[in-house]
Amino acid sequence: MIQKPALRLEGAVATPSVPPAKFDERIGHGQRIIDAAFGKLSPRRIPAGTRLFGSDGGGDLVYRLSGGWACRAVDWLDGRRAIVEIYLPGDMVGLEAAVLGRPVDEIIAVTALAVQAIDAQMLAELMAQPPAAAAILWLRAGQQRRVDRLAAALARRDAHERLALMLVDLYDRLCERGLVTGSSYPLPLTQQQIGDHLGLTLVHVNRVLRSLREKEIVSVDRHVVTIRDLDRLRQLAASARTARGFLTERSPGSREPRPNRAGLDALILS
Amino acid sequence: MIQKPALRLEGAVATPSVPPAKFDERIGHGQRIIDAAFGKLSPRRIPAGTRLFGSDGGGDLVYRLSGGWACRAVDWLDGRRAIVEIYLPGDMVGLEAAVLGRPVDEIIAVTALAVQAIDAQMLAELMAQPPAAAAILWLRAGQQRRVDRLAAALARRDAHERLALMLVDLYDRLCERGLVTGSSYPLPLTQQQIGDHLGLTLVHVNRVLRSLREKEIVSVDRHVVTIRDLDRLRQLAASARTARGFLTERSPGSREPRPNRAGLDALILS
DNA sequence: CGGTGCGTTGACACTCCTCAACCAGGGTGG
DNA sequence: CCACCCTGGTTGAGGAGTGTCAACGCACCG
Repeated sequence: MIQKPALRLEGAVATPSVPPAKFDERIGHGQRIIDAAFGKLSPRRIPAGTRLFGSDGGGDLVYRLSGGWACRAVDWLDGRRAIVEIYLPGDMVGLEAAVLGRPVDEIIAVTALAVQAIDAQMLAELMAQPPAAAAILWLRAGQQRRVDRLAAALARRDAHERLALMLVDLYDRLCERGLVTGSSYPLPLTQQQIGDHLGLTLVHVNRVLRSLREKEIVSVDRHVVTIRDLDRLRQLAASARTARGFLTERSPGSREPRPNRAGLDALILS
Repeated sequence: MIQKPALRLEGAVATPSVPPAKFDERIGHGQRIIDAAFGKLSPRRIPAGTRLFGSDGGGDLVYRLSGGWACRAVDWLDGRRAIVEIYLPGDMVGLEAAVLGRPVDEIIAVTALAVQAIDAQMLAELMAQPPAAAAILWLRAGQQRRVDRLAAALARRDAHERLALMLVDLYDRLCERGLVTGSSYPLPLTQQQIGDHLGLTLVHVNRVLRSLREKEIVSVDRHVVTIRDLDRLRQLAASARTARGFLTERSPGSREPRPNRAGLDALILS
C-alpha cells in the first residue's frame, strides 16, 4: 500500500492507473530529492550495541544508515529476542516508529553506525514533496514486504531454507547497492543474532551453517559469507509462490478444495 | 511510519509534533469520511474460497469487508501455505496490493464475504482528503504491526503461546467492533488454516486446543471460541516486550553484553 | 446411501532445543 | 609480556516439541 497516497498528493484527483514505468521514474526522482536532503547532513557515529529507539522513547527521529548494520527487535521478559528486520547501509531506519504514538520495537545498532538523522520537521518537508513522499512510502512498503516473507518462512520453511533465504536476501540487497564484490560479502551478525532473526538456536544455526558449507553451497567464516553455488542456494531459498494453476495437483491430502462451509458462513455473515 | 505523511498533507510544513489526542480525532474524522464513501456502495457477495487477488492479477481494487473473514496467504510449490494476515469484518483488504506494481500475495475468502469495492479512482479521491488519507495509513500501519508481532511470535514462542496470542488478538479485534457478546466468538478458520497461520500442523493445533480446553483456559468447539479464563489466556499470549531496564538480569547465558566488535565494525563501516 | 471435508486420536520419527564442555581471539591489568 | 576474562564459535549427548502417517468418526450434501 501507500504508493497511491503519494500520487494523490499532486492535487489532481484522477490519474487512475499510472503505468509502472512512469511510476518508477517518479520514485527515482523522489530518491534523488531524499539523497539531496541527506547530503547536507554530516553523518554521526553511533557505537555498536546502542539502542536507537526503545520502549523508553526517543523516536521522533528518522535515520538513514550511511554505514553499518542495525536491526529491529522484539524482546520478551524471559530474555528471548526476535529480530524482525535487518537494516543495511543505505536503508532508512525508524520510519515505522514515526507512527502510532511511538511504542515501536527496539532498534539496535549491530555494528558501529554512521547515520544521518532527520527530525520531524525535516521529514515533514520531505513528505510535502510528492515525489519524495512516494519514494519514502515505496521504501517502507519494501521493508514491510520483507517482514511478510519472513513471517511466511518462519511458519513453513525449515532451518536450511530459512538460512538460505536470509543469505540470498542480504546478498541481493547488498548487490543492489554495490556493496558486494565477487561472490562474498561481510555479515556482521553473530550466530545468536542470526538465530533470533530466523527463530533458531545459536547452536542449530552453527550446525546448519556447517552443513551448508559441507555441501559446498555457501560458507560463512569469520563473518564473511562466500557463496559457492548461487543456483543451489536460491533453489533452497525458493520463496517461489505458486502460480496457482501451474499446480495441477496439490500435495497429498490436498488443500483448498471446495470448502463445505454453509454452516460457517451462516455463523459469521451477519 | 506513515502517520507523518498525512499530517504533512495539510500543506503547512511545521506541526512538529502533534499531541496524540488531536491526532486520534483526526483519524476518527478520516474514518467517518471513509465510512461515508463506503456507505454509498452496495455490498457484493463473494463465495467462500474465492481468491480476491492472486499472482494472476486483479488487484486494482480495494475492498472493505462488511461481513465475513478473509486472509492473505503465501503458497509454495510443494503445497505448503502460510497465512500472513487475517481480515475481519470492518477491515480494508488489498491496500498493500495497491503498491509495488501488484504482485502481492493471494487474498482468499475464508467464509462467504460481503464486500464493498472501490477502484483506483475512488481510492484516489479518498487519499486526496488528508483526514481520510491519515486514517487509511493508520489502518495499514496497524496491519503491518500485526504482521511484525506474528513474525516475532513465530520466531520465539511455542505452540501454546502462539495459539493463545491468536485467540486473544482476534478476541480484542472483534470486541473493538462490537462483534463479541460475552466471552465467546465465532472462529470460521479450519484447524488447517490456523496451522498455516501459526506455523503448526493441523494435528498439533488440534492437540494444543485440547490441552487448552483441559486446562480450562479456552475452548474451541464447532468454530466457536469460548474464553474461560481471560487472564491466564493473556498471560500465555504475553507479547510483553521488555521495558529493558526493568530487567535487572538477563536470562542465563545473558545476551547483549557490551559486544566485542572492533573487528566487525572495521569489516563493515567502510 | 456413498462421498467428502473436517476433526480427533494414536504411534512413531525427526527437527530442533537444552545443557555442557571446550577452543580461539582480543582486550585488559598486573 | 603474560595470565585472565569475556565474547563468539564449535561440538557432543540427550530430550522436548512438532511433524508424519494412518485410521476413524461425524456432519453435510448430492
